[in-house]
Amino acid sequence: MNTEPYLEDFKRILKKENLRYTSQRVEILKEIASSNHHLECEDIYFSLREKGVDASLATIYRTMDLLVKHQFVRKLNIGEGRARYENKIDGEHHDHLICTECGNIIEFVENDIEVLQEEIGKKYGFKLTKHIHQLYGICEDCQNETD
Amino acid sequence: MNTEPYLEDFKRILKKENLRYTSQRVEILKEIASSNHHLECEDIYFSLREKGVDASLATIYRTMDLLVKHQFVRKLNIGEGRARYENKIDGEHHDHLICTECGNIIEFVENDIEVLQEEIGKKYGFKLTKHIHQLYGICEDCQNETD
DNA sequence: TACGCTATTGTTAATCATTCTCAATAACAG
DNA sequence: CTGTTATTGAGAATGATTAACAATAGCGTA
Repeated sequence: MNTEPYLEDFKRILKKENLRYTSQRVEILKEIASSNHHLECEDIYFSLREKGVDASLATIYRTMDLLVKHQFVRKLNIGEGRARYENKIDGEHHDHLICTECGNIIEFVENDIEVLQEEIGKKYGFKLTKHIHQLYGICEDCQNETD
Repeated sequence: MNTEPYLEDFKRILKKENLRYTSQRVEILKEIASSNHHLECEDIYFSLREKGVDASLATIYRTMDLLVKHQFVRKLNIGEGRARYENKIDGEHHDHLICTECGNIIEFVENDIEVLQEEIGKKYGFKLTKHIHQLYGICEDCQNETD
């Protein structure tokens, strides 16, 4: 995936807000942009480290906040542990189906639900900004593992 | 609200699992059952305290786990702070619409969404156990407060 | 290109909800 | 009433995330 355009966007946004285009921020965005997984800050920390890029965990947390704020990533609070972040740069909006046995995450798209959500917002006079929609259950594989 | 029947259920379940029907557990369930709010463990802790009932925070956390497990309450992870719990004893299933400005929580019921969720579960071969569906936005009042 | 201002970083400590440990206590079966 | 064992309370521990702050590095300007 060509991350150049996103880096350009990022640069422009940072400049507009009088923030700096640092090497750490660039590396973190590249790491996110080139992944299709649901990454934790620690994942990013160690991935970068393996590539010889040093960025502290604190910086990664700080940068993720920035990227969430500017819509480059979406923060997922799945389960209890660490937060996960997903690349929001391309691809259509989706929600998540999570297996509570094996932890596998499936992304689903259901436009009808999106429409209904909008209607609910309208009904109660809300200007919707985001939503969390996670279905939890046991996946086919785990159901079959009757041990 | 008459909490007796729920206490009886609770007692039966505890006995079945070789657990004990303690005064703390009873008081905590009564507190939850007689409230229609979304309570944090701390809320329960202080409410009981005001009534002269002592139960430690640790016990409340432990009891909430038990009540979640046996379907007396639903645990809501709204926002970042403490978990909230709602009485699941009576009333129909609903999800939540949350104002990110004032923190107000509105409960909504949308059966069409429930149906679509089931279909998604079926489509991916999941046996669904629970879901989290939270819409975030700005409520009418907060939109009008243009200061 | 060098300079100076100030945002950013890394390190470390702090926070804060929640869980764990463990000795003392209380439920409950017999 | 007694013995067994689940439960409790107090406080320590955990673990993710954030804050504080001195050192550093972007970046606009001369």
